[in-house]
Amino acid sequence: MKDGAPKPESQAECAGVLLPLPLVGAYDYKFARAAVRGLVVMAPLGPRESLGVVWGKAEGSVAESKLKEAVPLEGDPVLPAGLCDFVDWVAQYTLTLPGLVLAMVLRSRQAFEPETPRIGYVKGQIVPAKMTPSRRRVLDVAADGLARSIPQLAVEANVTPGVVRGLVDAGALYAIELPEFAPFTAPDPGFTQPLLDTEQDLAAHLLRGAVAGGRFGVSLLDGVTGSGKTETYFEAVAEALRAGKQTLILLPEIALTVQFLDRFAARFGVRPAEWHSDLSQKERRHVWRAVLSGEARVVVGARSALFLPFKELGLVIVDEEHEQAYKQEDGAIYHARDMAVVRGRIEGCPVVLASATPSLESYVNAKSGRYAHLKLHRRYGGAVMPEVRLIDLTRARGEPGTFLSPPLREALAVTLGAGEQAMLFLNRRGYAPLTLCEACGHKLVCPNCSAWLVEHRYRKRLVCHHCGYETAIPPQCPQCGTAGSFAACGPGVERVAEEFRSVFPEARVAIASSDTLHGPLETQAAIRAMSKRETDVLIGTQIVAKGHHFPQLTLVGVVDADLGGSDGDLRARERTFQLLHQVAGRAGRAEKPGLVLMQTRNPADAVMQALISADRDAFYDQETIYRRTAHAPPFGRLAAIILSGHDGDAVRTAGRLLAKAAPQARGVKVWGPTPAFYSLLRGQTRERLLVQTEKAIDVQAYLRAWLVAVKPAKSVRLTVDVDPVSFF
DNA sequence: AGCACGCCGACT
DNA sequence: GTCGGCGTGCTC
Repeated sequence: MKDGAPKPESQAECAGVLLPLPLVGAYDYKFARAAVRGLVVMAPLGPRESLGVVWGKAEGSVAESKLKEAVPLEGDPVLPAGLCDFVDWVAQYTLTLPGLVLAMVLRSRQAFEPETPRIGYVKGQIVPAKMTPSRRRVLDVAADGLARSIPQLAVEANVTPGVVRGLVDAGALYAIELPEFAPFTAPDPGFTQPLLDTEQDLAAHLLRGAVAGGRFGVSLLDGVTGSGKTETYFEAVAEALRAGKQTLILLPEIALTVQFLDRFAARFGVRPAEWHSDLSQKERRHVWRAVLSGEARVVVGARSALFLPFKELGLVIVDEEHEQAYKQEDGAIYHARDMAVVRGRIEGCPVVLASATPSLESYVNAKSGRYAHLKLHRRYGGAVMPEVRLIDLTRARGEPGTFLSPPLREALAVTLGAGEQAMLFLNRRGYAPLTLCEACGHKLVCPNCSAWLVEHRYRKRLVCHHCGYETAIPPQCPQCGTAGSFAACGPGVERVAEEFRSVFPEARVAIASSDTLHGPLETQAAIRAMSKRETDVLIGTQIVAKGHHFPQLTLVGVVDADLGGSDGDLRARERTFQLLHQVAGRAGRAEKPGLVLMQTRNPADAVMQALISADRDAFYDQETIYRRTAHAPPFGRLAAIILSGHDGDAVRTAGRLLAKAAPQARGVKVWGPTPAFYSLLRGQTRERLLVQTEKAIDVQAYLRAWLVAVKPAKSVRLTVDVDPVSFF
């Protein structure tokens, strides 16, 4: 062939390109040059173009003459090989279409587009004609004159971005151009020298060794609340920095990151890069590119940070590894803690799981020697563990309709009398979880969900906590028409506060729940008020359970320690233990000893006994035996299949057909279909099947073989949840 | 995910 | 008679 002759068609390279879309596999495209796996391209797709990533060889089912040409992006960007392998692994493990997993990697859609100027918004002089509470909050946030992006304002004011845009349109906020992002500065491992006690120092030494070794391995950093786990694993981060490797630190929720970032900066001189859902598009682009280029050395993030394009990952840390927030429940369903271990294995780097109350899975792995078990027994600075006592509600109960028992009231009186602070914990928002008609027994339920409507007396509304449905409290029973017949059943934080105020009218009370605290700023303000002793008693839900240090807080009362329940869900007991342990850890953080009182109807229960004896491992060992006997995880495997849709009959029919089609296999049991715990959720009917297998069985292979053979009606959605943790 | 095609109610 | 509702299907 002569030089310069046009290349015949057949010499064009072909390759499979994965698109970030819910497609069954990679699509074949032509290329002008050879294309390597990971190469990011623009691929024509029907009438438009899509971002895509070269995934492998052409699959060949579409005739070569029909293939369109994909073009590499400017500068031939390539995703790190480990990330591509990770995407494949997650897709096959969770039975998610690979394209959807890739979509999580390419979450910053603008990552490859040229930078455009950043716009911030500041408060102007114009007052909008219509003033709503949401608009008020936005303007209050903007009152300091600082420029913020729309998502930033929305988050801080706890409103939707639409509200902010409305204010921009009304002229109450105006746009200004912001300077470009400053590049990330590398954290300095020698910025400060940590003060570690001997136990921490030993753990830090082992973690440093693991990082320096540069091989995959998992360590469970198992330390009591306040034992300095963070300071200890920071030494592993320092080692990774010295070795020129990147670090990923996963946190269960972003609410905690402000304190965390400050601690990080105190140790390393600068804040790390952050990654979470509240970043603006521009921030996302900046962080994503900085991770790929290696400019960002340490990233702190929520679970989605697992899918960032690290090119030289040397350490993964999962803080509070037992937290359920690590389980992603919508879209691709995955457990970030487990996937973090997988990413570490693929990248060949150590993984550190940190917790005061590890998940049973991690505990078992540590006990069996699969994970290194690093224990921190002592609280930092000599603080002592609080004393935990149970109040047996079957004996010590107050008047009907009251929820603070005489012993708890007495302890509150003593604490307040001594000028100290107390906290009451109840994991239930609103006034009462159930409202019923005393005349006919009718229960007020959500029209979209099979859940009770929760009365919020402060707002004078009935609210569904699952779909957000709200209604005024009806003047009469919708069933029998009797007026004034409603009775509130059971307590929520508002009701406990009401009772507390009637007993202690002088005390300064604050309610902390997602209904009373709008956004992180108000939460911080409530925490500050408590720290500055402007509040005597904080009555709160989960949001007060973790992370905050109140030196004068000496009494914690748990209003209903049995709330977690113990039936149905195999992890309910473990979760109850973890939550109550965490709540108890709020008491007596400084030199003053703390007291924790837990009201329970089952004082003999192992969870309660573990809490008072401070013998955590006895409880874990018992749970281990229970799970092993039941062939439950981690001694067996579970997967759930959820069918949902608006057509209830179609969903139930699909469930029956699916169950009938389940292949027989040794070591595999299929349960159901049964209506899901909330069988109606947001107007959708839900049925669940549960697959339980022995440990050695390949659940994914079993599920795939089963599901290819079944085609449910088009109106029915089928979701697979491998390793389910919640039974909704 | 987009964006088409495709069949049933209120409008110039 | 059309404009448009969003159900179903396809994109290498």
